[in-house]
Amino acid sequence: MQNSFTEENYLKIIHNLSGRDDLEVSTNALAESTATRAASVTDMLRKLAEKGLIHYKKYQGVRLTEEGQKVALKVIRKHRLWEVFLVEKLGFGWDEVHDIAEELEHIPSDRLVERLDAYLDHPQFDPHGDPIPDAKGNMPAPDYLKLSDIPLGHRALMMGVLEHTPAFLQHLDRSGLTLGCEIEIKEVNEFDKSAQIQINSQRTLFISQEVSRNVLVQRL
Amino acid sequence: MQNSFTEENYLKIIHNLSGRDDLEVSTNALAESTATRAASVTDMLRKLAEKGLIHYKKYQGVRLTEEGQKVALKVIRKHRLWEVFLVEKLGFGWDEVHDIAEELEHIPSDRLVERLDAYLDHPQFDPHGDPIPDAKGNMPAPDYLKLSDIPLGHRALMMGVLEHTPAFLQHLDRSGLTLGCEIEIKEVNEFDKSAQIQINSQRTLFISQEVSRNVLVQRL
DNA sequence: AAAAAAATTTAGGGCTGTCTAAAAATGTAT
DNA sequence: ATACATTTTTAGACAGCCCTAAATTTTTTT
Ligand SMILES: [Mn+2]
Ligand SMILES: [Mn+2]
Ligand SMILES: [Mn+2]
Ligand SMILES: [Mn+2]
Repeated sequence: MQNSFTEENYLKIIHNLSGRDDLEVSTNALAESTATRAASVTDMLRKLAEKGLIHYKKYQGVRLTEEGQKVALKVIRKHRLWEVFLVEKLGFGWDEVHDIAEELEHIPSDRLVERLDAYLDHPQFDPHGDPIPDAKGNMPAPDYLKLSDIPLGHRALMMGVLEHTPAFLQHLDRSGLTLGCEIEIKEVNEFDKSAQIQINSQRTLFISQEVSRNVLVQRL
Repeated sequence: MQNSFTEENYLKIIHNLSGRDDLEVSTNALAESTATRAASVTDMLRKLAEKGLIHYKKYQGVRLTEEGQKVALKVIRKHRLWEVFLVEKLGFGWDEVHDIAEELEHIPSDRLVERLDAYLDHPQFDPHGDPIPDAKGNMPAPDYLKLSDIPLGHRALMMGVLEHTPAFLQHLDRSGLTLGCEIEIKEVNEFDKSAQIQINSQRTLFISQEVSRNVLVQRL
């Protein structure tokens, strides 16, 4: 009674959409995220409920059960560990690894995951700054701020991103914004919230609000 | 028009069964290797023929087309590279890696394969001594002998195995028979072809014909 | 060259995961 | 409260890959 590739994807997506507060996830939201139609989602929800992986009442949205949560966190753990491997060991850019990890996350061996984790020195975060659940399914929930919420004149460390598209990540690369860099807000334009920032007390840079809302930081 | 997981497995198995001489492979042999029934094999053969990956005439057995050969060798390349990774980098035993590689071989990224190959320093052989095709699909066909064909008193280097089951590989481990070891035939019992051999000019060992027929060697 | 045996294909279905179209339930607005 | 809009579920179907049972073709034996 193994979970299929597709079932794992649904569970992972339900986890991501329900957020830290474990909100109900709607059929339409799942249809959007899985790139399928609402009718297909309903079929799958029935099956996942049957297997005890989600709480599902018709027309009421879904939440993961304890068991479903465990499966989702295992998939997320594998995804993020493989991303670390691809970047740290194989030299991929952080903009290239998501789609490959999307496949690798479904390779089933527990022994493989644990050895990979050890080989990578038990990393806490993936290349995008997302936390990696441990083998027991514990995942820290760091409370980062959006760069757009840092007040003028203050400094912060870049810790992650909200947007994971290659286009956005490549844009950050070209701007010199990488995980761990120190950012100081030098100027904010009121009418469009674009900003001038200084990176590592050196180069200064103009960024749009679109960028500053998708960069996660920790105040200094 | 990507090939499915299942299609790739059929192509790889057809390649392995047709051997160096590219012999025709029978429906029953495929049913056996894929652990399915002959009727299911026929369905798949029709589809693979449709896609131009095999030559198939009803009741005549199958052979790979040029295109099918290319796909099969890519899958074999990935399988064997992942096996090297699992043994060399993650510390798995050669008896543990086959099933995991059976999954990893279907991960599709070409860039991933080439980077993995480079990371492993372009290995020529997998942990079982099987040759790894290069990126263009060229695979050397080493002409090893079975240990059972080495005459009394002669020496040989262990280069590979014919049998890949965990049970057999673990038996070799317990016997101290590893790739690269030097073997001298000290004595052969006529009635059951069991033999006494000496490993690396040190320890001597009794082995059954079952073992000596499944160990590949190169004469010294 | 039949007849018998073995191998292979065809017929008819099942299960998974998807779809479109239609029906039902829920939410919103007057 | 009723009508309209939106969301969700049901109905019916299809492609991929598998199955058993029956028919057909090839191979082997007599
Ligand atoms: Mn990712
Ligand atoms: Mn990530
Ligand atoms: Mn193998
Ligand atoms: Mn191997």
